[in-house]
Amino acid sequence: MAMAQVRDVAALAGVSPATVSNALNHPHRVSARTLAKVQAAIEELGYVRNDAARQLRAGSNPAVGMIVLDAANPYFTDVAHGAEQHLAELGRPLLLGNSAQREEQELTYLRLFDEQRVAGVLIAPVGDVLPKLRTLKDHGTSVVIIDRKAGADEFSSVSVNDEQGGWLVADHLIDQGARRIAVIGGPGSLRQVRHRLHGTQQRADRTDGATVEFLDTGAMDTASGRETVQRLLERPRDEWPEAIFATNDLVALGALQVLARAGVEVPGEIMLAGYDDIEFAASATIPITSVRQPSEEMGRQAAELLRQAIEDPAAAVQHTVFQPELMVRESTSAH
Amino acid sequence: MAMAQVRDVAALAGVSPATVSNALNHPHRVSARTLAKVQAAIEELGYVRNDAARQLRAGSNPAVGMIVLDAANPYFTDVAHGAEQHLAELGRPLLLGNSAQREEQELTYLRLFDEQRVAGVLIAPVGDVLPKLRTLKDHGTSVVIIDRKAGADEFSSVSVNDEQGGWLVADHLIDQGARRIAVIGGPGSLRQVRHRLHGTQQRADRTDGATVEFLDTGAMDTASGRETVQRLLERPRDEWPEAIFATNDLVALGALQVLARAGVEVPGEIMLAGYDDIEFAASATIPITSVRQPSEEMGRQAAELLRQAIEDPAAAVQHTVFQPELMVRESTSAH
DNA sequence: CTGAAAGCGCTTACAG
DNA sequence: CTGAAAGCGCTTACAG
Repeated sequence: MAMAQVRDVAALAGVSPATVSNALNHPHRVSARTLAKVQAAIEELGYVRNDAARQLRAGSNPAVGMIVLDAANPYFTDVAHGAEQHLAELGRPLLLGNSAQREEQELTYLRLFDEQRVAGVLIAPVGDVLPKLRTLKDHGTSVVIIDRKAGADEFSSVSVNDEQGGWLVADHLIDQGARRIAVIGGPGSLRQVRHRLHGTQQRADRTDGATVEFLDTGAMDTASGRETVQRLLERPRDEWPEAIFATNDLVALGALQVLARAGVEVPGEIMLAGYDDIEFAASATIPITSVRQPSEEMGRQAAELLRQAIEDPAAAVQHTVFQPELMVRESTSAH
Repeated sequence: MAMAQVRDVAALAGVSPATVSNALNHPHRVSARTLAKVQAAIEELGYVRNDAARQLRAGSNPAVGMIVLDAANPYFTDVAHGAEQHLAELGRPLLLGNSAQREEQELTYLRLFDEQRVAGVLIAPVGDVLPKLRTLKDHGTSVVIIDRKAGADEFSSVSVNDEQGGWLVADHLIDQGARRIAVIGGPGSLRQVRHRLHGTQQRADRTDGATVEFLDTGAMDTASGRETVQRLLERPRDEWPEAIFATNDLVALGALQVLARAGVEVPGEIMLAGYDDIEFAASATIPITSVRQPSEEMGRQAAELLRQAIEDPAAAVQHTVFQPELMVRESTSAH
């Protein structure tokens, strides 16, 4: 509890508190002799700066807050990792929050970041957070949106062309002979889900007899995938889809578990595709066809756009759109 | 930038700043009428409290910092999730840091948390952080250690009996007929790795002809697992081990990828076991035998021990030790 | 290059 | 129940 303060350091070093502060924050303003004395005093007392006081006086918090949809999804840990690396280079700590696809959690973190007056926020949104993001901007916090272009006029963004991703999957499935396609994922309100579904539908519309059915899983995790496919298999055999397209790989893995347990042959009886191309999709019991997104690169780019927005809040917003890539594996191609 | 402050709220509500503060922090001290006026003013101005100022004056930060070894490992996301849930119930935000098994990163986060004067820290340590943890404690920050009992006299901890886990795996592998066992994981300095190896060795010592060889992968991820097993397979065929025990599932999944690519039969030619029992181990190409740890429960318990330590810093330290459980799957048991 | 003074935005005793 | 005053620990102009 013997918390040393600047004044203790100053006293021990035989200088003023202002000089200690300068030694800490603007070392070039201080003579080498003084700097050495101050550093020795800091060392001896084990002085650790009080961040709250520094922030209050300096009027800014260098940290960046990030909110992801699911901290347990390797796709998001990769995006976060990319962002963290770039931010570390900029000397900005990253505070990571997990909304777990819950609007309430999302708002809790946004409020926390607002109260902390962080320099910037990176967010993959669940709910309609635009009003809250505008508030943050009003308060001097820059914002970059990950995974969607909504609010396009106001905030820079990094995203992947999800409609094209859906199209690529549908094109492949139809090419493999599937006509009845079930798209599973959710909640349906999630932009990613809507766009991937839309792309699938658009491709299906081009082929006679191709139909798309959407089953809302409610969430994007393995448990939700299991439950949904469980229900699907309770239908009469001739009402099963020929292919299941899960809007992310966790849902696909859950689906695969249920299909395997039920003895359904993949891809023989039902083809299965996922999205995100997480490592575990390629390592699954039956390797899963998926859509690759440059996750780490997306995180880096989001951090870079944020850097630019922080540097010049009046600058024009920018949108980086990455292209998805289909990774074909055993779950859809019987060879 | 029209950042409203308490004084603006006070002016609009026609009360003093002190009353606004009371309305915010001790609503029961304020009349219903006043409370309503203050809340209306807060609403109208979009007032958001300045956390740095609050913390400075209040002298404490309710948040808790957590440092995990690998934010991309589902085991740690589960532990973090358990901790986050319990802390949320206590009204304490969780700040999550990822050391990525790097001592430098670990110290960076510890310094950040120290500067922020967080109420507590949960840490799964990489390096020798005891001196730094003592400093934190001196500064009034409570500490709970996850996954090890080092510093047992000074800090409460939550851990799993890793030696027993290693023993369980070895016992099973030997039972399945394996004698030459390769343990892969790393760095060897990591307590978890040492203990799991030690348990393996102890069991092997009881069986004639059973030998244990340790291969340091340097890190605990899939890439490290791949590289190590790649090198292993370059040995003459008759120098291959009969079983590989990876000290976590990510390493095991990496190992499995290389074995599959090389056409090595698992478990026929080489058995494979992992640790942590992450969901993806059970869903792998060949479902992987693993050791289950109650990850979420560990996180909750760590948060609970922290709560107690924060409440009474002078209380005796406590150690919760969970028991591991072997999950036998196809990767070690032919058919 | 160094220091005395002021003040960041809150909350906490204390008095009324 | 409410308010005037002080002060949390630092950094920022400013003067020397």
